[in-house]
Amino acid sequence: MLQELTDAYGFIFEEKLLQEISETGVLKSAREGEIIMDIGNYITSMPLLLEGAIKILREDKEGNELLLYFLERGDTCALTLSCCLGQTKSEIRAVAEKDTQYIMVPIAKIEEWTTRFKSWRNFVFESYQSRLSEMLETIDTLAFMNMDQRLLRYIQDKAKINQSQELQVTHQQIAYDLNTSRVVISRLLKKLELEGKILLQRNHLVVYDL
Amino acid sequence: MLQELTDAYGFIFEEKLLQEISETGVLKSAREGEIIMDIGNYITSMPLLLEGAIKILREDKEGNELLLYFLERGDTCALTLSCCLGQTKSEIRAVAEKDTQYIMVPIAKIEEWTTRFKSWRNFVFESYQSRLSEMLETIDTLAFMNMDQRLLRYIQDKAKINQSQELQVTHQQIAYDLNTSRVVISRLLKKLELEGKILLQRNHLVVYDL
DNA sequence: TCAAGTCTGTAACTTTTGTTACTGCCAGGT
DNA sequence: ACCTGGCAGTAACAAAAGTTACAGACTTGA
Repeated sequence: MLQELTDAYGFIFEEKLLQEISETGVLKSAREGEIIMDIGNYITSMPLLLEGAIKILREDKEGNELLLYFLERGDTCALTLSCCLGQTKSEIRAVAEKDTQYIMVPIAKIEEWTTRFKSWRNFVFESYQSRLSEMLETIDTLAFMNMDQRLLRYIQDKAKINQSQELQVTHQQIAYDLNTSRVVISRLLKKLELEGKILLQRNHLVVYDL
Repeated sequence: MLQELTDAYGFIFEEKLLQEISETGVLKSAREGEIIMDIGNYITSMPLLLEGAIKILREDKEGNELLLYFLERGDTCALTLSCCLGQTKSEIRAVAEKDTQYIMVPIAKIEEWTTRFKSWRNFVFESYQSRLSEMLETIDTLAFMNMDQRLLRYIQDKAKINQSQELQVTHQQIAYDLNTSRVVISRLLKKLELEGKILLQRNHLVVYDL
């Protein structure tokens, strides 16, 4: 575990901290599509992403979903962190976007390391910062952009996260992530295809140029 | 200054910290409507709210605005804090909702106190936490609610912040805060009035029951 | 008291988004 | 080869939100 940990976090954490993380953390893995953490769960540890990607979703009482943002290697979820320190239930759902490896660090250590390691303190602050700014971006897209622009952004983000111009996804799945209906997504995707920006296939979508 | 500071923060900060804040912080005040911090400003200190209320706005390139949330006595702005620690420009605009008093604390102290005072560390974490959860709520309203529900929430929030059932506000101002048009707001407000929930007057709005 | 500016109400229309319904297509299992 | 279920395309319509235009009311100040 120490090796993978060093690969992903070696350039920000000192030796001693990496050591302690690998001693107290629990290595976990999740298959693509697996729910790593769900709304209402009590949270007693925070994740450090080693490999793969996780998508963070919000849900309302009627069961409508909305994709908030993706996490990648080297990220942690500030919302989870926040829940952790506040000892409250999870406000979000985390689903593995690809097969994923991560370390769960128990809550007790988080506070302790905050006082002992400057690099950890910085990491925590930077996590809050990047998550806040991702939330701001999410708000921007919701408040200022139409569905066609939101869809474009979604496709770009997803291609980036999966490091591929070919996305394995159904229209219905996109509709869930953007909290709209399948018909709307089909309509807009078809428009994008006519504009020569993408190619549509069953369960599959190729990004040409955006 | 120490007196006002103790009134607002005495129950969370220890004596020594209150002392240091009052020594290094700068007491400021802003009139209702005054811009306290604007998008693109460099931030070198963070605010601690003593009295009044501040509204935090987001703006896109076309100049469209959106109200993110309000700050009250005892609050600080985690977005500012985040900018501060990251040494970046402000992503948001802060406008005095009422006449407001606050203390600006220089960036250098923020990190220092984080290591020296547990109460400060908790305060910073709790600020991040409450701001994250307010951002989540903002996202919820944008993603899951129609304009009529958003308007209702806005009126409720504003009544709460101003501790009054009578709001001094024009339809146009509401439209700016919710990033929609004046006509839409007039339409929906009229509907609320017909439902007996509010009373409309020029520059003025009375909340009966929501 | 009159003029100018601001605010609200409303109508008529457009655009965007959401809904319902139906079609054909494809893949996997029997 | 056939059946079944999931997926995508499309039409037709409904609802929500945005736009344009205009009228009347109030407010302020000359």
